[in-house]
Amino acid sequence: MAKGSGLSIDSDPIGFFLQKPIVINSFPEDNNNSNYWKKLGTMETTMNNSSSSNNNRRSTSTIQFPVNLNCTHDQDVEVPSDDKRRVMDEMDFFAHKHHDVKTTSNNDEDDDKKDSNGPNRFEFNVNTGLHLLTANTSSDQSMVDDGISPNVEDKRAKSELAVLQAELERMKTENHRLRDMLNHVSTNYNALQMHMVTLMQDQKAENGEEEHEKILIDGKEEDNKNNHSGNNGGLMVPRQFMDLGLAADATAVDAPAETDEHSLSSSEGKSRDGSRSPVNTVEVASKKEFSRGIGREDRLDPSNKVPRLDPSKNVDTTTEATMRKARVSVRARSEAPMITDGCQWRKYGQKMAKGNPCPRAYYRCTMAAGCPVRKQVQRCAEDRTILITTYEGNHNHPLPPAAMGMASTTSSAARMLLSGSMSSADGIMNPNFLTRTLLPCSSSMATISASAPFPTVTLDLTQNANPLQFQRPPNQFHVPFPSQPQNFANAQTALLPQIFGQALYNQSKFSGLQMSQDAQSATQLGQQLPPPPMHHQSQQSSLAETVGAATAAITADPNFAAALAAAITSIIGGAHPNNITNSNANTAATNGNVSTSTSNSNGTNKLSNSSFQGN
DNA sequence: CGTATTTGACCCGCGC
DNA sequence: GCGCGGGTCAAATACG
Repeated sequence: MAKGSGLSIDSDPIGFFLQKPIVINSFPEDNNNSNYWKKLGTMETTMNNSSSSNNNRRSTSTIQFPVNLNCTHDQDVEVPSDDKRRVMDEMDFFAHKHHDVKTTSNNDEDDDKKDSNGPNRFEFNVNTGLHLLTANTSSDQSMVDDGISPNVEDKRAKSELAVLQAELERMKTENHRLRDMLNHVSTNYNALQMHMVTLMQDQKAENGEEEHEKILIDGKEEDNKNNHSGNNGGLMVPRQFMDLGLAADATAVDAPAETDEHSLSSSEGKSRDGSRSPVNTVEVASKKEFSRGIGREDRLDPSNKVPRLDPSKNVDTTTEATMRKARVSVRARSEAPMITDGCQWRKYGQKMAKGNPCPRAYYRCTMAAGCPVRKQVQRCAEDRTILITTYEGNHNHPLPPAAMGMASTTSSAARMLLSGSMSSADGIMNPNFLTRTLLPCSSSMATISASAPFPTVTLDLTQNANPLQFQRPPNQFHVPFPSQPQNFANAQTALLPQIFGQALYNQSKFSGLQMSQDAQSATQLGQQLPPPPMHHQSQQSSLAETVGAATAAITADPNFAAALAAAITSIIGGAHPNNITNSNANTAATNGNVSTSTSNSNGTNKLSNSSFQGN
């Protein structure tokens, strides 16, 4: 951890930095940013109960914030050695750069002295912290002899400690508050999405009767046959299928394992009729694969021959038929074998796919027994730095906030896909429309595949035109976290879903509400999501603010923070955020990195890495 | 020793 | 009917 942190480990004569997780303070200018960091780190810790190796790796790469709030009053009290270490870390947390900001009240002169004293400020601070901590204890100071005058430094360090500890207390409170806020936002988000689905269903009930019946005619025989159910004779006889709905939405409530197994089976296999429109493909695929799935289920577990329908679920059958085939593919640059999206996955297979020398790995969600969600991970044949992750299915269990982002993304994308296909007269989505409205910031970020076996939304996070500049040039990742590529992947796929999810969600709303509604609606949607403040949010916060918090966490540069916030807000609000530039990102990198500010040329890497790696 | 991963076998749908 | 390719299973293996 300390290794490569850029912190001056050499100045740590007793090796404390090597014994405790180091605190990385990337926000020399904004205390609230540190709060966000801490908050996110805590959230990660809370959620990271994964036992999978991947998540274990993620865990090891988690930015830890060993804030020792118990040390608040200890600067004048003898403290155990462990507490000393924590204090050391805390000192380190704010030592770099931050120093002259944090301790301006009593340190201007000291800073001048230090600047003229040979050792760089950082090293000086580190040593000072060590020295003073030892001095503050009742034990003698001999264990660390850095040649600094104990009296002056002692006083100064006490002041520093007082400031820092007060700040830590405040951060703790803020952390709790933000965490609660995040949970609240997540809950509201899910509720809103469910509401949106309901609206879409109502809309389609009015407009889609013909299509609906057509699909029923096409698929009802086999569907009914395979459902082993007499309950699905009507339009409102949904099944717990493998749609891409929200993880925690209501469709999962009554999803027992058997149902989920069915659902997953229904999504297996493929339709090779790529020439057909998505809707038609769905029809065919639904029938065939549903049949196949049932067959496999029956073979594997005869007990599954129970009705797979939940009459209580008032989901449009057409929607189900489409969404259960929908897939969301995420393209992201990552050197890690798999992106971390907050869920726990277990690999259950690997195959060589035709036309790609890279094997395709198959994972299933293991966060809950019987969760039908699958994902495929495969490197792009053309550019093996690109990792293509394809999600399908609907979680049947609550998800941690970390996983909510991706789930929301896939859900929203799938629903958007559905909405587009459903509202299209000819059943063929207009990619231009979708990409334009889905992510107005970049037409290259989201594409709809009409030729794929399944309706697929592809979110391309690899494009240079990416408004958030998440592309990661290799070898520019100097933040000293272990498993850097993994971190990058984690961050990249953790942060973006929050953004995309909201954007897609809004888009879904647009589609569900029919785009005939004037642009004012879209504007209002955007206005529902106030620009993410960089400091204290109101309780009216939305996901945009969550993103804003993340934004704040990833950069200390106020300019970049503002720009990024504006961009995110624009994305959510449907505006055109073109104000995010690479230079901004780099600015953030330069200003935000504790240790490698001069060498780090890409802020987005560190940005995504450090801020959301835990997600 | 329990859990996760690997990997060959198998199933299924599709095209010829 | 056969072969191909995608997808999954499950025994074997690796790992902590």
